[in-house]
Order: sequence, then C-alpha cells, then structure tokens
Amino acid sequence: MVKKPAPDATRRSQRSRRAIYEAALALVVEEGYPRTTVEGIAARAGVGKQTIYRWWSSKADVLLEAFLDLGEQAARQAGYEPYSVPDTGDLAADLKAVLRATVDELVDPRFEAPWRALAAEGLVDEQLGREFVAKLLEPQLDLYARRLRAAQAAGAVRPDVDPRIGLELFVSPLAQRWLQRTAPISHAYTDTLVDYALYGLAPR
Amino acid sequence: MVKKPAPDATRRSQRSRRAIYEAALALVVEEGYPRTTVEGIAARAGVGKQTIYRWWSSKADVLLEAFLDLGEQAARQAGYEPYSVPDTGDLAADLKAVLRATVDELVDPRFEAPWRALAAEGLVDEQLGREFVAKLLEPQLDLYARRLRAAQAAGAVRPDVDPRIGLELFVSPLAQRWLQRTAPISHAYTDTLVDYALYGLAPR
Amino acid sequence: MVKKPAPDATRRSQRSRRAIYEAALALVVEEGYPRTTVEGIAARAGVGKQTIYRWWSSKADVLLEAFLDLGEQAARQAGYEPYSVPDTGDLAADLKAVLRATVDELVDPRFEAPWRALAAEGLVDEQLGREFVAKLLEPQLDLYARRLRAAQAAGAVRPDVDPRIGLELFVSPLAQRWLQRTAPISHAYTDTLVDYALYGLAPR
Amino acid sequence: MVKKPAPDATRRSQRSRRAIYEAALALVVEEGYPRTTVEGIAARAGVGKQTIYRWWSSKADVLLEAFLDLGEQAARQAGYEPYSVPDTGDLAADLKAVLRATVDELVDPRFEAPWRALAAEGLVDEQLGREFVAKLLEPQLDLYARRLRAAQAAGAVRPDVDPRIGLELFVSPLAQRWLQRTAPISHAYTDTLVDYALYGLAPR
DNA sequence: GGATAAGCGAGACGGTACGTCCTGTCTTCAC
DNA sequence: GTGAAGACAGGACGTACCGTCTCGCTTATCC
Repeated sequence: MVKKPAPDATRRSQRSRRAIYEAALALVVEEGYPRTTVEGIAARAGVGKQTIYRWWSSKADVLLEAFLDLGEQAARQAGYEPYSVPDTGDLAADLKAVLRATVDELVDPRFEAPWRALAAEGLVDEQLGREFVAKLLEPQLDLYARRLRAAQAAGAVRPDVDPRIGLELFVSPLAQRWLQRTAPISHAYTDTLVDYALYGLAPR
Repeated sequence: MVKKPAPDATRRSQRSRRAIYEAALALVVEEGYPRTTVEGIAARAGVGKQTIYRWWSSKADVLLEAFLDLGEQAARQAGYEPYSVPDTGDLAADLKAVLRATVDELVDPRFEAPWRALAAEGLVDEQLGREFVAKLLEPQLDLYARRLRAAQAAGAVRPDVDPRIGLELFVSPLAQRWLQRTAPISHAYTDTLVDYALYGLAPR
Repeated sequence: MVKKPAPDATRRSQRSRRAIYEAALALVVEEGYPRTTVEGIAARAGVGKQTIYRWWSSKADVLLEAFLDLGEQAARQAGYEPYSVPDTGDLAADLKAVLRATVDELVDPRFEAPWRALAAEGLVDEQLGREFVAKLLEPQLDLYARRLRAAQAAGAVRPDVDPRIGLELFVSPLAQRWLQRTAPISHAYTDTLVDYALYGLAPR
Repeated sequence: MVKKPAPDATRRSQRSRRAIYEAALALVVEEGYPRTTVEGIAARAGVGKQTIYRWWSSKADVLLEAFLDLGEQAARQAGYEPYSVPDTGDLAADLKAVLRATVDELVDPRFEAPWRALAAEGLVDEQLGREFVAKLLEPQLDLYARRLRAAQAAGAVRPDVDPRIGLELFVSPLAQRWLQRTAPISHAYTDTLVDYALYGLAPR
C-alpha cells in the first residue's frame, strides 16, 4: 500500500490554521452545518482547499478541532480550570449550581451550533463519534464522577453506587432534552433532576 | 409567493410508496445514511425521482415515514399493542423487563441504522427533529409516564414526583449511552439504572 | 406488432383543436420555440396532454398544423387566392412586386417565429422537413414556376431554361439571407436579385 | 449583477478540450443532434460535466467550436489554403469546379450532421446564428466574392454587379436544396446554376 | 332512453437530461 | 515544500419535460 508521506507539521502555517478554525465556526453558526462546505471554509479563510485536506480528513474533523480550540481559548481567558464541579460539602447544591451554569451556556448559539453539528455527525460516523465523546464529553463527565466519589467519601452517596452511572441520572436527561428538544430546559428542571437523582422516586 | 399545487393524494401509487419505503430502509442499512441518496432510492425502488420529491421534501423525510411505516407493520404483525409497559404491581421489575427488551432491540441493525440517522438529522434540522420526537419518541415516553402515574396511585412513587421527569432518569441515560456510545449498554446496566432512579443515590 | 387503434376522428373536439393551435402559435411567438413545451401548450389550451399526443406526434407536428391552419384562415379572410404571382406581361415587374410583398411579410413576428422554428426542425428531422417543404414551401415555389413557364410561352424567358431551377436564382438568396441572417433584406435587394437573375452577371 | 469569475484559460486542459470535440462530433454523427446531450458528451470524453459548462454555454456552442476545429485540422493536413476558388481565367469553369467539389463534400456524413445541426440551431438562436455565419459561412462566401471581383476586372462580369449579391445566385440555391431538401443536388445542377447566373434567364 | 364506449381534462408515473454545487485530487506558481 | 488558487473527474442535487398511463366526467351514438 502506498501511503502519502505525512506532511511536515513543523512547517505548518499557524496563520492558516487559525483562519480555518474561525471560518469553520463562523460558517456553522451563520449558515448551519449542512450548508457549511469545505470550499466555503477555504474561501472564507483565504486558504486553498488543499491546505484543509492536508491536515484534516473531513469538515466534521475541522469543526471538531476548531471547537476544541475554542474551548481551550475560552479556558485560557477564564484563567484556566474553567469547568469543574465545586465542592462546598453540599452535594445537591454543588450539582445544581453547575447544572444551572450549563443550562445557561447551552443557549449560546456560538456554542450550540457546532456542538449540535458534531453530536449529530458523531451519531452516524462512529469514528468521529468516539473522538467527540473522548475529547469533549468524557472530560466533562469525569468532573461529575470525581465529585460523586468525593461525596461517597463524605457519606453523602451510598458507597455501592457506581459514580459513572450515577451521574447519568441528571446529566443524560438534560442532554437529551436539549439535543433532541424533547422538552424545554430550565434551572427549575435541573434542580428537580438533582433532587430526584439523589433521593429517588420511591417514597422514603 | 408561488405555491405549487398540492398533488392529488387519492391518485397516489401505493405500489411506489411501498417500494420507496423498502428501498430507503434497505439502503440505509446496507450503505449507511450519508451514502444513501435520493437518486439511489429512486433507482432501487424503480421509481422516478420526481415521485419522491412530489411526496417528500428530503431523504430524511422519506426515511422518517418509512421507519414509521415499518413500526406500524411490525405492530400489526405482533397483533397490536406492540410497545407497552406491563403492570404486574412490581414497578422496578416491570421497568427492568421493558428496558431489557429495549436493549435487545437496540442492537438490531434494521432498527439501529435508520433510528441513528433520523436522530442525527433531527439534532441539526429542528423541524425534522420535532417531527421525530413527536412521532417516534414521545409515544414511547408516554408509556413510561403512564406506568409511573399508576405507580403513584399505588403508592410506589412519591406523589409529588413529575412522571415526565422521573422517567428520564432511566430512559435518557440508556438513550445517551446507545446514541453517543459513551459506554456500553447491557441488562445489568439498565437494571442498575432502575434501582438508582427509584431509590436515589443518597443513603436511605 | 400491436398497433394502437387509430382514434375516431369524427368524435374529435374541434374546440380543443383550435385552442391547441392558438396556444402553440402564441407560445412560440411569446416564448420562442425551444421554451415552448407540449405541457405548456396543453396548459394554455386548457387541454389534457393526452389530447395532444392522441392527434400529433411531436410539438413540431402540432406547430406545423397550427401554422398551416393559420395560413388557411388568412387565405379565407383575404377572399381566397392569397398568394399568387400576377401576370401583367412584364415578368420583371411581376416578380419584383411579389418579392417586395414577401419581404414585408417576413418581418411579421407572428409569421417569423413559427416559420423559423419549423424550418430549423426540418433541417435536422428529415421526415418533418419533407412535410414542411411539401406543404409550405413547394406550393409557393410552384407559383413562381408557373409564372416562369408563362414567360417562356411569351418569349421573355429562354425556352431551354428549367423554371424550377430558374426561380431559385431569386427565391433562394432571399430565403438564405432571411433565415440565416447572412445579410439584411430590402425591396432594393430583391429588385436587384430579379434583375441579375433575368439578365445574368456576364456582360451582354 | 453577480458575475462569475472567468476561468483561467492558461490552465485549461487541452487533453479534455480535444476529447470533448471528438466526442461531440462523433455523437452528432452517430446519434443525431437532438439525441446528443451534454451529459453524453462528457461521459464519452471521460470528462466532468462542469468542465464543459466551464468553457461553453451550450451543446450548440461546443459543437460549433468542435466543427471549426475540425475544419482547421483538415486545413492543416491539406497544407493550408484549403478552400479557395481557382482563377484559370474561365469564370464559369472555375465556379463549376468549386461547386462540384462542394456537392461532393456535402454528402459526407462527418460534415453533414454537424453542419445541419448548427445551421438549424442558428435559425432559432440568433446569437449562435450570427456566430455560425461569421465563422463558417462568411469566409466561404468571401472567396466567391473575390473571384467575382477578379472577373469584373477581367471584364467577364458587368462592372455594376454587386459581387456579394451575384454570388448568391448560385450559392443560395445549392444551400437551400441541400439544407431544406427541396430537390436533389448534382454536378449537373450546379453547372446549370452557374450558366443561368452568368447569362440570365432572359433571351440574349 | 339506457347502455356503452370514446374523447376529454387532469395529472401521477418512470424516465432522461438539465445546469449547479460540492467533493477530494491534482497541478501550477509564488514565497 | 507549504500554501493560495483553481481546474479537473465524478456524482448528487432538485427541476423541467417527455411520453404513457389511469382516473372520472362528459357526450354521442347504437341497441
């Protein structure tokens, strides 16, 4: 099998890379993902198409990296340690606070458009989906898992509970409502989710 | 605004309609959604492209109807009352049984391929997403809501719990794991979900 | 071979026939021949497509009959004997008079559009071309041939001249200039043609 | 008005251009002009449709250039100076010789099919018609005009005759007979045309 | 005068081609 | 040897018509 010689990353134009990120994100927000094309990104970035195909394998791939970069930039600006679940000792309050912030973030179109696009692409394209989960989803979920483990140590969560499953009780419902638009989301809603998740549906 | 005169549905060819359904589903299963084209569906169904565009607005629209039709056919064969949540009096057991069956179903490629494709398309195309939810998701969720309400009447679920939210505690995690492949699914997993959802994470 | 039973002409709707003629001619004048479609003719005539296909084999066929009908109508109005070459005894004067009238007629768009369309179609479609020539061209040329024969009898044309060829010396140049737009046409031009044709190019 | 940026002709693929010419001419000869499609030309030439639409505006336009190129090639092979009217001093003989050669050429299907198609298209599409006349017809007619002017200098044609009109007396009849199939053509016919044209129809 | 069969308006159908858009590759030239 | 530029082969898009067909509805004999 004849393999293309890998391009020399050390000579890569950072100027072009950034321009492509910006163009990709802007187009997805302005035009929507399906109407965003590699050609359009190249034109807007003032870049040849080949420069995109040399470094990425598809427009989804470009968008994924662009979106990750956006997150890193935001993190850098916010003084690092951007997303984390606080630990005030009150588990319910901590979770509610973080989920409320998440709800607020989910409505920002600069965030929503690329996220939806990547999530959608990942549903159908398994390879991209795994990358999307590993790089974007998993890190977030880990923060909740860590907090739950701390709560277990403090006795606020039963010791036999699997934190990786436990967190899904409040995270997945929010994710589904938002992504699939099965119902509206709100602070009240996420508060309720936390309460149900911690204390269950059955009478005590 | 120039409006196309609506086609006369009474003169519609049922033969073609069925052939299109079958072709669309088969192609999505065999080739994958992105490689499925309107042209391909038309060719496989032995139909003119215009016949597709006359009755549907996009390949996603075709697939949605085809999939709904598939469900109806399956229901008819199964002697109606296809999907329902049983009520043996034991809420946990009933939910676990249904979710186990669901897990089994989710791996059938005849089901998985179109469902993923429609879900993905619905994430990005709001109009289609709402139709997808209303016609495919909501009816299923209703069954759980009904069962939870019955459980409330029987005292097995706290009366102040909102069933529409409560059901999400076990349904959404399964949905997310399967759709986004965040983690594997199994009978053990859904059993655990039901337990956590009913009795909470906090110690009793 | 299974042959379609010929339609019963006695039950044919004259109303539809006339409406189709009018629609065809109007569309060719207004939209041009290539943009005139069978569907468009049917719609404008308030007629089903099948009614056209029942009686004609192509849009060119429709247009040919429509144009012939137009000619007959014009003839009927003009009190029959519409086109003819007069015989005042002065051959040159007679030919010039008729050709001048022809030049005037050739600029009428109601005449020009269908004629050009039919001529063009006839160049490529031999069958239609022969019909076009037989029904539209030949009758006109015959009038000239007859006049030339009369002139031979009167001694104004050499007896050994073949009238069918002789007439082409002034008719064909006008036809070519007009059809192919090789040069402008005018009364002066046709007068000159007649002079050259009768007396030749070589010095006397 | 939004104008497409003109494509860069210096980077044009000559390989494709020639393949398109050949495919277009072959298809017109083999299938006939109406059954020749842009798609068919592209397929036969092993070329994308866009490559055709990038450089030409219609199939007629392609064919016109292809035919002109064919002429140039033939000229190049024949050692340049392909078509000309000889001047032996005997005007009648010279004209007869050229017209006889023309008659022979008109029956070659490699010539006839594209020529008819272009002529037909030119009758209806004025822009194409003017190009057809300017590039294909006019140069040929000029040769006759030149020969007639030489004959005037030699006293073989009356000095007051307009050569541009005079040549039509024998050229246009042949053109019309061939194009419109009003009557068969032959060497005898063109000989007669020359005689009539030079010496007129009226007795001397 | 009631049956029956044809022409008719309408338009859905299987197809073909259109002209456009975009993909991913390749080539050219500038830096 | 990367990058901007963009031509290229390919292929799907959604539209426009083709010529055939089927559907009810009129209409016009013919029994």
